[in-house]
Amino acid sequence: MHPAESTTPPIGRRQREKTARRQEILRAAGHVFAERGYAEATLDEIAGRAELAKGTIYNYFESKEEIFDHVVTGVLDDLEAIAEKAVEAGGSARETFYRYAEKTIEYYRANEDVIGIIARELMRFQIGDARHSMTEFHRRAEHVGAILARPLRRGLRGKHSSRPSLQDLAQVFVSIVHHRSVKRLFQDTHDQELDPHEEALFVTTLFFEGVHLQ
Amino acid sequence: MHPAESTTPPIGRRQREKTARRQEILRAAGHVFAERGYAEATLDEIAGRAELAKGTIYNYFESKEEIFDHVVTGVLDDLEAIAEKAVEAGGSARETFYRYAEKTIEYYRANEDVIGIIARELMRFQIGDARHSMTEFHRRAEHVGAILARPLRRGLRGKHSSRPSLQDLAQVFVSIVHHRSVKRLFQDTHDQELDPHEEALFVTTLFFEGVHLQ
Amino acid sequence: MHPAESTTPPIGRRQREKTARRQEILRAAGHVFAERGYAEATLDEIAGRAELAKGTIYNYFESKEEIFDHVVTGVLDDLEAIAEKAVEAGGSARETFYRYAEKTIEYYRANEDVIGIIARELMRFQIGDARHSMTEFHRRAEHVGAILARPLRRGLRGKHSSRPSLQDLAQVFVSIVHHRSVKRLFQDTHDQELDPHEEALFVTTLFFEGVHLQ
Amino acid sequence: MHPAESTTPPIGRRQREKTARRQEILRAAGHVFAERGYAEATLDEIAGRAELAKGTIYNYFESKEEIFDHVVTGVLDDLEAIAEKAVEAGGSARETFYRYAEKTIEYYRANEDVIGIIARELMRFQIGDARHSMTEFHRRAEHVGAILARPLRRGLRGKHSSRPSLQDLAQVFVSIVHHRSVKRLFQDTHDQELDPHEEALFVTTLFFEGVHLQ
DNA sequence: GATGAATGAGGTTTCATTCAT
DNA sequence: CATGAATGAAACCTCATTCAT
Repeated sequence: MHPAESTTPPIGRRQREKTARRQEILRAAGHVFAERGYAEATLDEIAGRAELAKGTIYNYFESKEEIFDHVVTGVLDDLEAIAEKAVEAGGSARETFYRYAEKTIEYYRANEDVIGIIARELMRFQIGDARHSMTEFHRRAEHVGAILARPLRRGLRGKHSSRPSLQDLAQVFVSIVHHRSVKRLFQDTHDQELDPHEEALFVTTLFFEGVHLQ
Repeated sequence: MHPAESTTPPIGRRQREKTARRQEILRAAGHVFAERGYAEATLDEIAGRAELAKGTIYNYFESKEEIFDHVVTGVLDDLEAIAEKAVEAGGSARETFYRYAEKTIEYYRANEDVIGIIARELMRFQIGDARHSMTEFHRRAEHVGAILARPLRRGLRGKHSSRPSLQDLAQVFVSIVHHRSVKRLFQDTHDQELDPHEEALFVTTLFFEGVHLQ
Repeated sequence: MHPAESTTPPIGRRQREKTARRQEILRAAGHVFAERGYAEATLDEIAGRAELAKGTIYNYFESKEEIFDHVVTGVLDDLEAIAEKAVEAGGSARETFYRYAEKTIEYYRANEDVIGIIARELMRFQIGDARHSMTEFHRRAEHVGAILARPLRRGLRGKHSSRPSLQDLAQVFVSIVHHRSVKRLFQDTHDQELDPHEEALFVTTLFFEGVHLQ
Repeated sequence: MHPAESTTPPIGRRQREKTARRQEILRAAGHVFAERGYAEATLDEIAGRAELAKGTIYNYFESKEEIFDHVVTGVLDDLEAIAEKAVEAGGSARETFYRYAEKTIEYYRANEDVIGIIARELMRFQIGDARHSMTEFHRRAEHVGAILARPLRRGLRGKHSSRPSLQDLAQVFVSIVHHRSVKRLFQDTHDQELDPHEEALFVTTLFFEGVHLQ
């Protein structure tokens, strides 16, 4: 065995441990941000939940804000990935949208705490005068809209003019899914809620057929 | 000049001035909350914008939180009133929803700064552990949904089961209007946007007819 | 009737009204200082209890501190007067001390709230670095001691050297009376307490005879 | 130097340093409270005297009030301990009381600044409406009285009825010692004062024999 | 003289960030 | 790298005092 190896472990391990620690911190931060909100969240509590000393966190992140950004970015990445996958799976626009809706609803339910951050915090976050993350969030939402606009383009006909654009249309769908998913977070009883399949069916049907008044 | 007037000001002048000052503070606070967010907003800046000393504000409100509550409540009251009026004006559900959408969009555009608070802050606000205002906001949103559900009830037929309820359906409409209105706040160019009439027509058509894929 | 009199009332009335208002303020302040302590007492509460506007108080006193001084001075004047009267009434030192004790105890009981100020506040009061009122209080306490020392001088014999002085001795007596009187303020039950006569007898006997151990 | 010592400090060093720092803060706070009084004392000054940043103090104590409580409790503990020791040493009641007086007087002289707090502040302290510390102080004073009542019980005969109780009697003694000790704090010249032995003799003689008028 | 709104200095407390060990 | 004590800027809020009406 190379002596150097015993004192300097393979590059990979250091890196792996570092990454694991970062994930641990982000996980803890996700909980606390969701519970307290960005402003009320303290590094003390995050450190406590991550079972680390407060100072240690600064070996992995530059600031509270960077941690928040990473947490949020993680969620946005996931959501974007869900959209991408739904589109790549092919099928009609309606099938694609259904798939997107179902997977997104499931993701929201499986990650309630972190989603709470999106619902409550993100739309607000800004440092100083810059609409910093707000803009970032908007860019991401637009991106998801753009992804979902692709299948629409193929299927859509007729009267819908170019304004609002197909992307706008897709974004409305995204916002409906978001609305329906976040709604439950603030209801006392989750009893009566639909399961992801029914819920996805509902929003897809509504989006493609409207409310069908006589 | 009537001498009596100089020494004995008209009854209620004190009261009127007090009210005016309160409004002035709320107006200033609205700006600052919208710009900075609740947590980053400082009483110093609110006082500065209201051209008052910091202490003076405490002659009119008990705390920063109370100011925030008043600002938000004012907006929510307005929005509820718009829904009520749209329903009271009668006509078909579709006409009612169009009216609601148009008026709401106009209100959002006329009150961009205060609306920013609703968009960014309200969904986040919590005191201690309680989801305080969040719940209050939810209650209000549900109320608007309930108001708009009334005309739906008359016109709706057929396949829509009782779940999701008509109120849920109406709330989806509210959320779409909200989404479309808030979206512009985070776009650099407002050039391409529709006017309130077109926008209201778009959302109403979408809601009642769907996207009309072949 | 002299016209001047109707617009300019007799000097005395203005003066009398002014004095009455001052007394009213001092009375209200006495309550509040006793209840809250000097630091916690607010002019708002004093004004409220005096049924005056806060600003009005400044027509009668220069500052919160001046009000406090007047309240305290009033009590100290009373206590000094009781000592003076007890001495002037003549009789043996023991008789004089008994009279002083009885009257003082009665005064304490009749003016519990204001006495509370003496008990709690006075020994503490100071502005900035100066031991301001503390010194004043001390001067006053010494004065009462001096007054009571006079009858002692006549009756005392023998072993008591000039140090501690007779005045010191008298002050011990004053402090015992004070101690016994203030003690009740912090006891839940006033049931078992002696009446002023018995109490005065107790402290006088103790002071002149000691505890009489075998 | 032992290398181990430089990298692994002896177990408990952290703890010892923490305790030392707390003591340092309490010492500084004692000075400031004694000089300024509770209300006028500022954390800025306490921090300054402790040569710490203001925020650091909050790593050791929760609030200004907690600091105050600790300072006061320390003194009261000491005073109680003196009484206990004096009683435990045995001997006649008079001997016990003499010992208690002498030790207490010495303690007062050695701790003038902290004692100033007792003299000025404690009798006043209250939080909100509750007579908080006042009651605590009273309880403590009664406890000292109870301790000193024990030797009295053995030695006392005759005319002293059960009211006032022996404990009341002992408390009078405590109050005399207190009075005599505090008195000097407000005198300009300490020249003429008795030394602890003489002073203790004086108060003990006075308490047990009275002033011996003919 | 009476009023009460306005003022602003100053107090306690929090907490992100730094840094010596 | 980990630790957690130290830092200090900044926040909210209070209240004695002033002053225009």
